[in-house]
Amino acid sequence: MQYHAIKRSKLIGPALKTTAIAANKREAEQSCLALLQACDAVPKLAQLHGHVLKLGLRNNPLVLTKFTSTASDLKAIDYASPFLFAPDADTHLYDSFLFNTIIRAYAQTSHGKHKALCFYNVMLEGAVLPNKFTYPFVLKACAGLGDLNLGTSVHGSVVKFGFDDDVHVCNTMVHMYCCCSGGIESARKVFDEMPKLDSVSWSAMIGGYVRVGWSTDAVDLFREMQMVGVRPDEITMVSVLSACTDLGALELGKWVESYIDKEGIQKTVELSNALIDMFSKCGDVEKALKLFRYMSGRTIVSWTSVIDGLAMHGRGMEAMSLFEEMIGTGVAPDDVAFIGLFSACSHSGLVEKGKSYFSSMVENFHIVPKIEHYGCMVDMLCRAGLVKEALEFIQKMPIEPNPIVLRTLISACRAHGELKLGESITKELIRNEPMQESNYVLLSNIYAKMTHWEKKAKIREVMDKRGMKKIPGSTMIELDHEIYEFVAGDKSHKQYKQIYEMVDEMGREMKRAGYIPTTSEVLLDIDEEDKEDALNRHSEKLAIAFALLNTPPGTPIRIVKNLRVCDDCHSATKFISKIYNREIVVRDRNRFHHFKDGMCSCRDFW
DNA sequence: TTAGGGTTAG
Repeated sequence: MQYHAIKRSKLIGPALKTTAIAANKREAEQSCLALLQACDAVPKLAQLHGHVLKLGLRNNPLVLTKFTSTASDLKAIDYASPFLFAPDADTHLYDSFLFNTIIRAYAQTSHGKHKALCFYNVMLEGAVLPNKFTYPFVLKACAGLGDLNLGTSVHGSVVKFGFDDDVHVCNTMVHMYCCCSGGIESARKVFDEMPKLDSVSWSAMIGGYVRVGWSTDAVDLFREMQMVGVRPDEITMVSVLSACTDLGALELGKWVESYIDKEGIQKTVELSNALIDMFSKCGDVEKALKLFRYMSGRTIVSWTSVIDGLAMHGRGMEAMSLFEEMIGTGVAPDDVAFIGLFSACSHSGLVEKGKSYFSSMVENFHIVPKIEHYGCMVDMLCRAGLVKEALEFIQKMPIEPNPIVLRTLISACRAHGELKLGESITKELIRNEPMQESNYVLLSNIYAKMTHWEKKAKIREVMDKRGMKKIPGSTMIELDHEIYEFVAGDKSHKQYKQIYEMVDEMGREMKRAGYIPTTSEVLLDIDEEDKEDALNRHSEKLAIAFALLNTPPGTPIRIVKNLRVCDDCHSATKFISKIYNREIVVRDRNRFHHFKDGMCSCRDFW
């Protein structure tokens, strides 16, 4: 009976004395189990460890199992595993449950995925049979590592041991393949071969498509799910909303919101966060703010999503005041929230504010800046045209700049005429990263601006020789719940003749209004007239022409560009907004541009 | 006595 008292009091010290004088092994074992049940901190576990050894319970399976699960609950598995696998341990006593506990504990940690798999191997070598609970943990570890070969071999074992008909195991397998680079096809194969699919299976596959950026496939699969009559839940809807966010499909997103309401799907905090993120990234930041204001139980993710949304729309001052409000309500900013805040400063030209927040992050919030934070600062300085200061900042950073940071600096060099500097940094970058195509594109762009056509042509040769290609720019537009995608010079659309006539008309009208084509944007060595022609075939202009043809006069036009919008399209869109009296909302890779009456909300910071 | 899918940034 004294053990119940131990459980209640949680006083390990006095209880240990009782245990030490236990009359026999059975009593000692019971006492230890009760103590472990009561243990709620790692130091106490350390104390108990000593007593387990002292009492000769070193190889007692019950005690070991309890010890392991306690360590797992206390996230102290690193402390427990040497004890379990010490040279004098009787590992032949260990059963599946014990191994599952260890594997689960390691699979849950960020650093222990490899160890989880090591223990899985120890399990197999020790002839302990894995059971249906083992594989979800093992597959989770594989998913975390993103190692396709490893995942494929575990898949083999799943089949060998006959767990490939278990829906839990198969769902985790779909998820695992989705997390491995190049595994999406295998995920789909597992998914297609499953005897029965539940909402988790569909969510895993839809989420997987979103993860790899196949958002239209994700939406199609969601439609298929509805057709076969599996009821989606709030988790499914989070993934579907992510797909809308990725596509910039506001109309579809709105439909998803009404579907959630109509079906009575529970609006969890995570689902509300996904809705906020969708609205702010699809251009309706007001709606995002409204949802944010009405939601209960906001988390740091809710705040960050809405701050980020404001940042993308160039509403830096509002983003800052929301950040202050967040701190005021007692939510501590994390490293991600600071990235949103810095991007707000960056996109609104608030350099001094950004610098002071950077100091505050380190001094007041004790967040160690990561490369992403340094990257934001470099971006901020570069956008403001302070290229030299950005260079000095990089030289003073305590960590090595990564290629992303260097590419930011190089783009700024090109934009602000520091061509020699840009050239030398890019050459250095190419030496370190010879197979990264974007480095060659940068150098090629710099040579184009320097009008060094021969050097530029040479770069193209090298790229062709190594089989590298430039990522084609594309622009998406949503019309009547359909998504249309245009690439430069696209002729695949059935209206293409009308679209090109419209583009030509737009060009004539713009010139009349004073537009001068930014021909230095064109990366080909061709004469000026052809350059203008190439600019007019940019995917942004095709999508805008398509919208002008197919939407009523005066209605807003929303387009989504996969890369950063080019200087010429930016300038042209200002003219188009005025000439055709249209509000044009462009989402590019970095941010939103609201064009109205010949002006852009970004005030040319982008 | 143990199991599966989801949200912010880069």
